[in-house]
Amino acid sequence: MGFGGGEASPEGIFFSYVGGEAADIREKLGFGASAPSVGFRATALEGRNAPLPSMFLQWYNRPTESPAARNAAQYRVTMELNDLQAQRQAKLERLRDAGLNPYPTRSSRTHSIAAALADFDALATSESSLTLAGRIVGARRVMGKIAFAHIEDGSAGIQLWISRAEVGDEAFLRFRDDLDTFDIVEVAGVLRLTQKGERSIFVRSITILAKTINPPPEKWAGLSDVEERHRQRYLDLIVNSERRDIFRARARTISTMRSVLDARGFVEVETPVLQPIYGGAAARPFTTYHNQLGQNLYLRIATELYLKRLIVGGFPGVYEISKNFRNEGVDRSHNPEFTMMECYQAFADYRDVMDLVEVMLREIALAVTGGTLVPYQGQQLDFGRPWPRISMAQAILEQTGIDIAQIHEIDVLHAAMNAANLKVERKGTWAKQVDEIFSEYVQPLLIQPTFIIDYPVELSPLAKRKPEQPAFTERFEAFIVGMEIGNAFSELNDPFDQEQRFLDQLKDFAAGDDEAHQMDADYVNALMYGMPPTGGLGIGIDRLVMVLTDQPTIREVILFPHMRQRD
RNA sequence: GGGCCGGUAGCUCAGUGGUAGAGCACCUGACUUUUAAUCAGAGGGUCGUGGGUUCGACUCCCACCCGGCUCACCA
Repeated sequence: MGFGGGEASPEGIFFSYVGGEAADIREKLGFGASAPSVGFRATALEGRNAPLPSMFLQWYNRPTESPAARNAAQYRVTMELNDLQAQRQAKLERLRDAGLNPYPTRSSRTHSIAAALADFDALATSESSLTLAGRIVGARRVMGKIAFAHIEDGSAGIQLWISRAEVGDEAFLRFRDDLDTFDIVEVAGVLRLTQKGERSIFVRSITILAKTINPPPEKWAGLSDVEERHRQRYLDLIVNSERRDIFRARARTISTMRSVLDARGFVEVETPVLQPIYGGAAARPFTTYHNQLGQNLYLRIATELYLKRLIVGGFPGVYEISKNFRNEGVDRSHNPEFTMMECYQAFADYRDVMDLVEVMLREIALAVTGGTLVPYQGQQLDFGRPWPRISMAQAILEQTGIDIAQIHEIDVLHAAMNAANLKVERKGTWAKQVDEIFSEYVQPLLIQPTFIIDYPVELSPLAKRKPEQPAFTERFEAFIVGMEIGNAFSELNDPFDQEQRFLDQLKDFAAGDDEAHQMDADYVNALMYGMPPTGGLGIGIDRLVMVLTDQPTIREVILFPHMRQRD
């Protein structure tokens, strides 16, 4: 088995199937030159971005002399299926030889496995014929005249009970010799309990629906390599079927969030992913380019400024569940693209938003886990009670003895830090130093759902000042297990203050802070038309799902997390 | 980017300078109630890549590639 011939060129990969050479390859593999044609026919796979079979990639990526030599040379295909794949390929050809289509166009199943099991007793008693379909999972246990296996269809699994006397020699031997674990089959039969009492389908006939070429991972250890699990998520989902529950929980998290917001009159909207000016967060963006417009565009880092324009426009409340993109590090709680829900409510402030968060997360916890006590990595999180609301200054005072509400000079702060023997990196400005102390001494301790409120104004260029304490803002962040899950504030609606904040950010940017906020003149213009007092909120969906599904890393709750590209 | 750990059969992993190993998977045979079926047998490897030391390298040295964890920045 293999590809007939191929050529790699600077423009891409061109590949075609050549029958004569394939016959040679078949012979080399012991199939005989007269064996039927091969199963993979790659025709004109063009461009490096085209989806390519993995064995082709292995072939293409094998070590060569140099890129120039690779481009210049005409390669004969030497990549072969590995033994296990070749064996399955041979079985596929045997099925074809027997006149069976290994990839028929349709299934004629009558029940999902879950439906059959739900009605098992009645269907078994009546000996009703039914047809089930699914993937063969786990070991096939084939004895001389009887065989057992399990199939799984996404709704549930059931045991196949195959008697040689019942299905006949030909079908029994075909099951034994030509079908494999992971093949997708359809079985007709009746429901029946085995002697061991397991609910099974006593098979009358069996039909292949899809022949599998790739073998399953090892039976016990399974697919345990973390990288392979993420790269081949499809395989992870097959083998570790409980993993599907994580993504069902993710879907339920989002749908519950929607229903909470919808019920409160928020309107779901969509705003641009491609933005000429990025904003709404402190982060480095991804940059792209529009050819016709001749314009740089940025992938959004947040939806905030567009959503608030819509509050100016008269919506009483809006929300968007968006993919955001931040060109920054990748770790246990960061993926370059991530999902955030942002919502804005007119005539509300950050206290109202805290109430909303408590209600929303309680409902989500109930919907996803069935309760408000949620286990996470050996700890128990309580979503059933009001969250503590602690000011940042108070939290820092409690953990370090330093009162940032009384210290506004960076030098004095540094002196206090030395006196208190704080082991944190020294920062150049008071606000960044406060943030650093908080991150180091407070944040890791915030295990239970907690609101930290009233952030320094320099760290919050879009939040309204506290009237009685103008150096701080009406802002809160929601923390769970030491992770920031949410960020919210009473939105700044004074256009002149907003303009000045942007100007201050520009100074930071000029001073080398490449995460500083951009000037968005149109946003200031919108505020000049008047925005009502507004409470806004952002919630990191991925992190929330991590917490609710007890997962240690963000990659476990993202179906296709970003992975470094393999050369 | 820094630090630590790793890359050996399809999978999970042993192997401290002297012929490349195990379990599982797969293949062949036996077997009419299995649940990781069992029993017997066979096949399967450029030991991540390149260079060096050596009579001899999976093993020691150097460089590189790839991955994981971790630190720093960010949600």
